[in-house]
Amino acid sequence: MKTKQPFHHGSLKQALLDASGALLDQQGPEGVTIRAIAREVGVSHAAPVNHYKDREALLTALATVLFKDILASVQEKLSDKNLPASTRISAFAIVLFEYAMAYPNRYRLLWHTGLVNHDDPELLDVMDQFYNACRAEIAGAGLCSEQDTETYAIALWSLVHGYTDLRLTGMFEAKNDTISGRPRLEAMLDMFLNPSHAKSP
Amino acid sequence: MKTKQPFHHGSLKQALLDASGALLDQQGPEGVTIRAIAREVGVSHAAPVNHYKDREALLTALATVLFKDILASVQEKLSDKNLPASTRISAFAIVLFEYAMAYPNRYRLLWHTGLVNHDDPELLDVMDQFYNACRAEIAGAGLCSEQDTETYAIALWSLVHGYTDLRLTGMFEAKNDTISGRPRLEAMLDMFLNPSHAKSP
DNA sequence: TCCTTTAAGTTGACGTTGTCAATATTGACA
DNA sequence: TGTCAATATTGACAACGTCAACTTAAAGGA
Repeated sequence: MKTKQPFHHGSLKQALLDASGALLDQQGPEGVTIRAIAREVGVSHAAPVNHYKDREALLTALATVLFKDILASVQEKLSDKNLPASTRISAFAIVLFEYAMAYPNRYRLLWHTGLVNHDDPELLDVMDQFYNACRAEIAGAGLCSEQDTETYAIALWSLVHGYTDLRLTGMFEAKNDTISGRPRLEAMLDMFLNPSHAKSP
Repeated sequence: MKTKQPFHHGSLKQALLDASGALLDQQGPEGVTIRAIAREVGVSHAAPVNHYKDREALLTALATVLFKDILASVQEKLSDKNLPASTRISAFAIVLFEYAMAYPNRYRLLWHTGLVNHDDPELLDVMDQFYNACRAEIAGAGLCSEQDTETYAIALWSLVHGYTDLRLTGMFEAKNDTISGRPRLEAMLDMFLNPSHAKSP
């Protein structure tokens, strides 16, 4: 048995992130504690401090990784250049929503002030990329006047984030949202992207 | 000095709620700990358990009170029967947003899964009242076909909640949301309630 | 090759938290 | 007056984040 645990892990920083992600999926944001992560990786409870200043720093790094995944997912979907404008725009909404439904705890972490530092430059950078890409897509589609694009983009993100968040807290699940989530989202997007919804028969 | 602290507080349950609200405003949801509340009220750290099963129960009760305040605020605004339909509808949005800006920590608590139990019947009841009132107002205005009212109402709540939440995390504050919050919200509501925004000059 | 430096991991401690069990106090009611 | 149930206190426990002191090992220069 020469395969004893080496004193130096070698890639603990990455291992910590991986374990954090797994813990997050299983137990939710509250379950992602420094000590639990350390246990998972098989390292002492104070080892993580060498790689992340504190719990918030670790969770912020994790959130950044997760949001990068979302961004990459959108970009991949948009790589098809033949998509109609409305499809390209709603891609931002669909990807975000589906991600949240597939990994509710990850989405929850992203917006968990108190665990994540939303002033972190790296995290801000990724979120800005997401927003700017969305904004650019809207501007390119000519859906509204140029001066309204900002409002339009903010409204789109707000709509999707709001619906997603309310849904994750179980707000519509029970009674009113009889149509399961995704179709409802698409109905809202349709209303939003196609203003001719008013007073339809 | 006959004014010694009586052993029985008399109205500890209410005092706990009051102290929780004050702590919430000052320190945010994480600062509202059982022990801190007990200290504030001047009672032993285990006293609250007689009135609330655990921390989650206490914070859920607090959230219920806060949401009742919001609902009452909306109802008061709607008591004027001469308001135009669009004003009545946007009242839900405005009140919610202004409340969140005035008391950010309270709004944060409302949606803080892990601290608040969103399956609590009393809390659900208040939220249902809020949603149903909003839905009724939309249905009455005839803004959309009857079968679309549900989607319309959910979209409105999602839009406002999403914008509010993103704004509280500081998302637009820095760069893009140069127009301060309230005007931006009104621009979005205008876009939402008045579909003629498409391709305006 | 040996010695030093330094990054990385461990151990043990401290203060804080939520919660529980055991105990004490009090007010109300018989 | 005596009893009981509600209410409050005390003390304990485990888990947490963080820090300081220590140990280990790897790397690099002499």
